[in-house]
Amino acid sequence: MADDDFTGKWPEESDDVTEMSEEPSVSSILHSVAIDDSRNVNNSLDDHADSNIQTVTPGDTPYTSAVRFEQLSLSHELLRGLYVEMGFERPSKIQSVSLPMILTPPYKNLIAQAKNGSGKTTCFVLGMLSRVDPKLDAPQALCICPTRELVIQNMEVLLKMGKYTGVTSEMGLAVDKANYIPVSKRAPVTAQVIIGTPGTINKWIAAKKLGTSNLKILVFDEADHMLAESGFKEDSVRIMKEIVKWSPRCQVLLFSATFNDTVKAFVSKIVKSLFVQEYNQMFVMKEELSLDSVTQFKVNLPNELSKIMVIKDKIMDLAEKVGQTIIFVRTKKSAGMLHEALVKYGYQVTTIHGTLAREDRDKIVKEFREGLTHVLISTDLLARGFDQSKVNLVVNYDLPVIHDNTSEPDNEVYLHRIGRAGRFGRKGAVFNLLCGDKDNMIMKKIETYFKHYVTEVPSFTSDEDFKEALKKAGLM
DNA sequence: AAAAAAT
Repeated sequence: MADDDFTGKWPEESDDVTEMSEEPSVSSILHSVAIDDSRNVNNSLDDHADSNIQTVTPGDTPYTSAVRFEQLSLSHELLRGLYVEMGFERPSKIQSVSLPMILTPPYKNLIAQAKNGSGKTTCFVLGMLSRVDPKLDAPQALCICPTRELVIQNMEVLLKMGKYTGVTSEMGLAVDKANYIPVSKRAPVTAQVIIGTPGTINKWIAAKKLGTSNLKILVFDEADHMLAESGFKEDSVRIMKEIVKWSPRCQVLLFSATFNDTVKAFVSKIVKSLFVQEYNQMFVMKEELSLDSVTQFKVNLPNELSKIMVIKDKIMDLAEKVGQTIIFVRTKKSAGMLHEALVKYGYQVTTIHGTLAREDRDKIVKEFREGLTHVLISTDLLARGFDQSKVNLVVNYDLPVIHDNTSEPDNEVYLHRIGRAGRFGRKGAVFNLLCGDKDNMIMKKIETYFKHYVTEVPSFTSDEDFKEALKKAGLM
């Protein structure tokens, strides 16, 4: 990493910045975040992951970035969790900026963007744990996530970090048929932290099983998706309205790696209109969102069939040598087809998508996490947030496109997918399989959007070319 | 198109 990544370089005050702050500009303070350049910190979070973070804070609450966790007045038990269980030594850059904003009264809301693999989860989990009153046996912190897999993953982080705190927690997930009990029969939730999917959380609230009057902090993980995507949006807004009714001062945290300008404006408006508290913002320019540690490639192919051939003849062998691989496909159907084809050729792959039984989904993820499987085919179910450090190869079997206009790329999903590789600054590679002019056009648009050129693998039939690519990515 | 939810 070049040194100037650490200088807190301040981008020109762009339209982006002023557009975002809907507060009168006089009261908006634009902070450049200058962090003490402690290069020799052995933090498991990589400090170069968020080089330029811009923050907008309305009003006059001053925030000083935290260089050490001790500055955040955390409980001894929580500090122990951070040091002993998580292995942290000092706050990563995103933590040092966001944690003071989260933990300083009057507990303003926060819209926070940070790169993939930079440790957003640890930020909001720490926020939830530190704001819970251990003496009160009632729901005080609630976290909403788009998928079952993300709920489970976030809960694992919470349990680890909160190991010594005695804070109680529960997952709000649909249970499989075998263990089904009607909501009305279920006992009221007394756990202090709840992490769940929107459907189940709404159901619990509607059935008066989840009280919202003691909630101090509400987190939306993958917030751009949760608040802007139809289906999720309605559920999320319903949850917020219910909470604001009983806890109008509840702090709202919105976290994601992506907030495009439209969504950013929309999301700010919702938070502003529903909650009394002002909000702080933290964001990264889109040109800076591509991870330096992940090298992207494109492979041009003559027809759809050759995609399977490339996976079979090139990717599968290389994947085995390199680490773990996720192959993203657009539909469940093509997931199944690719799966069948590879199995027929004698390869070991597993496939995950939303229509599988919940227990199967859990099992497939578990096996992948344990390293029992090396190649996982997935729909966009796992595009966001899935954190498996051994994944260093991502294949876009299909490019991510907008659903009602398939000639337009879904830039956000693209970024999330490639972010499954290169967790916390690790090296990674991405192969985009392109077939025809349309794919090339979409790829070009993605490159333009992020202002990031993607190298072409010269020949899809050449073993050497693929090896060369992985060498270039630092994987061989 | 995919995701979440349960009937």
